Amino acid sequence: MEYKFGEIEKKWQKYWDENKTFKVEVDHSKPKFFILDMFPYPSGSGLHVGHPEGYTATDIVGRFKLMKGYNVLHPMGWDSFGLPTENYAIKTGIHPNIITKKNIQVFKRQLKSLGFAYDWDREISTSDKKYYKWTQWIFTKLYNKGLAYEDEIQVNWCPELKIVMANEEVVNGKSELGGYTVIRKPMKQWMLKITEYADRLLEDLDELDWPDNIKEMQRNWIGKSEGANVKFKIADHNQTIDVFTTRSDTLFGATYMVLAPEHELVTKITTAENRKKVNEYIQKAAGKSDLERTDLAKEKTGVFTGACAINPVNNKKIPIWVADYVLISYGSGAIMAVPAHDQRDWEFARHFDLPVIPVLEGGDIEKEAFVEDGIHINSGFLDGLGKEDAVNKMNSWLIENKLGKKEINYKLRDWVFSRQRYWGEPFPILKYEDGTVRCLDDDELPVTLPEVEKYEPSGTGESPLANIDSWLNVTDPKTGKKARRETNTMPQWAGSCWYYLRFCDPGNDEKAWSDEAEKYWMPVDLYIGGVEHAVLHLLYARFWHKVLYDLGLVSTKEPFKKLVNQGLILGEDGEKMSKSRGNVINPDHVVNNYGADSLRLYEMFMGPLEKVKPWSEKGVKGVFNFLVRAYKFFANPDHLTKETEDPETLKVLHQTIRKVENDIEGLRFNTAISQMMIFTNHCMKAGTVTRNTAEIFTKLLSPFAPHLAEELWQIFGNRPSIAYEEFPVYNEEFLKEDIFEYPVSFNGKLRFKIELALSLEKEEIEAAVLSDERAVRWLDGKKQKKIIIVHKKIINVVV
RNA sequence: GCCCAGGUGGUGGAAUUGGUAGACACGUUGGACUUAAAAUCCAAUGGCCAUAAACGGUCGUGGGGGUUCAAGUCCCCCUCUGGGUACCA
Repeated sequence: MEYKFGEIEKKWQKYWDENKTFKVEVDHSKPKFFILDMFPYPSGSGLHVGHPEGYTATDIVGRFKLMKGYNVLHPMGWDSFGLPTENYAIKTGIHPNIITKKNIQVFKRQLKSLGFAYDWDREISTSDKKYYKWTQWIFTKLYNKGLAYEDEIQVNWCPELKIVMANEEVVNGKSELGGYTVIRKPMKQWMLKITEYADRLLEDLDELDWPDNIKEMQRNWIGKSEGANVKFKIADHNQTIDVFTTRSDTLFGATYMVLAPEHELVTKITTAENRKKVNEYIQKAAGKSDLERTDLAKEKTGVFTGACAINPVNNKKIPIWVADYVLISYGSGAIMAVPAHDQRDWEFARHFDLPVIPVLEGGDIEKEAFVEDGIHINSGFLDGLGKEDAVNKMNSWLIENKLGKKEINYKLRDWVFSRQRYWGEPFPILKYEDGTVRCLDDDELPVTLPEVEKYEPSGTGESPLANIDSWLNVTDPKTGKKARRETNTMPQWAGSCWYYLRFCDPGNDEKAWSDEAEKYWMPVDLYIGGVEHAVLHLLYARFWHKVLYDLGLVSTKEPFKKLVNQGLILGEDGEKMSKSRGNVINPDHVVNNYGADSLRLYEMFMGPLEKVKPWSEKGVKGVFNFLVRAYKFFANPDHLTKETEDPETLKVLHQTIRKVENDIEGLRFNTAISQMMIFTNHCMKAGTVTRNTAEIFTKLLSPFAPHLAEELWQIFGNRPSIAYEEFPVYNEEFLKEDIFEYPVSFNGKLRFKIELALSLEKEEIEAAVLSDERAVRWLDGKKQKKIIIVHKKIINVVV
């Protein structure tokens, strides 16, 4: 009766494959459940044990929902465009397509070896032209809606990778991938107007069943702030400077102004004697990496322009400075500085000896800026007011005097949507010689990637596509004009922005998805993935989804109803798994030694799904032992000879049904497994159980360890697949208890336990407890003040 | 700096609304089986004190205070760890 997991697992994987056990179609007679994993990037190193954590969780929920009568959509695919593949292609000269196909093969074999209940007929790959045709199609929708535009912008140029990166891909002045230095350089880029959706992306977060911290991160990223736009006249010029401020109430305390070095007015207003200094400063700022510019600890720098502005509230002249602590990309790129009540301005004023005028009472402005609420002083018509009232009054005053208006600003910026790379979706864009642009029509899609010899970027900043004349230069059949194709490609986020929609209807050649499939399957009921995508992927996908919603192409405002982030799995040494540390665990190794069911079970048993937790091979052995014991016990007919089940076993069984069901619903897989262990231990002690008991237990186990469950199910003489069986229902009858062992404590300290009938009245319990000889001892002649009796919980005697 | 999460035995972790802290598992120790080992099975296993043994006592959920009959759980202060973020006006 050996547990031959290797044979068992291969046998059932083959069975599921051949019988298409998990094939799924739209079926209006059943409620649907759409479960989604963040699909993997098929890297060259294959799966690591972090991947199956989320996948196992979704698989358990999927199999459970199936047994609960749902029509479950649980697909898998590949986020297969991406930089590492292209870099590998550059190094080896092998076509990224070939590399990708190979990597996918490895990933697929590995995933299949884990027994996930995917409908493999729905497999998609973002680098497949059948898929990216529709990514391009969505781009045309964005373009035609006016949400895509080209702009000459300061971009993050990485000389090493020869690519432009979005701000969010640059970490501390280095590229997120590879850690190369990034500098700023102006370049024409495709942009998506995600800012137009900022408010809705913010508001609709409220209705999502997402972890609060993720919602908070998105809120912070969008960074909505309400304030006022104030116009400052420039002395001896007829121009004005607009500033954005959330603290218009401190206007009387504005003692200078600051423009970002890139601000267009800087060169216009700088006086002759300051020109040299200012130009030098601008040059220096441009040469600085983001790392240097955003280093909070550094001393503030800046130069005086020689020009002055007029503070509109008191007509005082205040100097205008240039400093790189003001960012051109936020607000208007200019600020009014209130050093008494803003720490950054305070530091700057201190350094350059500029006046600091307090306009709110409180704090000690000799030491630091006072940023809290207080009563206004030195503020004319605001004197005596608190912050909120003063802001309102000032804003009304500004509007009345046509000196400003209310304004809302966002940290969120438009999305830089082009990459100078080969391995991405080409844009469906033609550029004519006269500089005009045409976005292709549906019937002209897809624009496929041409074959190239070399994958290196052109070096001028353009992608390798710029070198392929035959692809690049075309005569547009629709207009007859000569045209050049757009040589940029889309970023990796593009494909993953809508893959969940394609999963609803992956084989559709006519449309990206049918209305019927979309209406039936959407939204995604449960989305599990890593927290690293908390902001970008999830925000971009929500943005696209809202655009599609506005176009009537999808029926839900939000794509992902419930989101859960699985925690990282660390190496045995408690460090992040990495090749360099040599602590990477390959799932193949675990499958070979202990089997897929053990791997699945262990990943779930380690601890709460959301938590970061270290790997332990000993732990794998622990759950492996459990499976061996379960197999040896239940597969042996000698143990299933009981005719009528013991009440005690029935009780544990039904407790187990209840706990496993509740825990799966709550994604608490670790405690569900421990309950199944308790049950198995109980059965082994009992010696024999009924076949019915064994079958019920096997069904409970089946979402977790599906291969073993199928095997047992067959051994019991049933027809496969157990995946189609109904999930057991617990019966309250068997859970009833009539006696309870009450812990009795004196002044909150547990002293002894006493078995009492649950039917007893409080007075009877009290009498029983007090007459117990142990109680007499603990009372020690003293009189009890009162007795607290909590039904089925505890008895506490207060002495 | 700010925001978020967290700190429970030797280890991973349990503890549903405040109600028996340490479920389950790993590890360790002892025993059975074996020529022996592995595997398996059985038993013990938070610290300290006490005891021939049993019954026990006492401390204990990062630290300190508080609320409560009762606190891992609620409140206040401190501390440490992990993650995120970066001059956003």
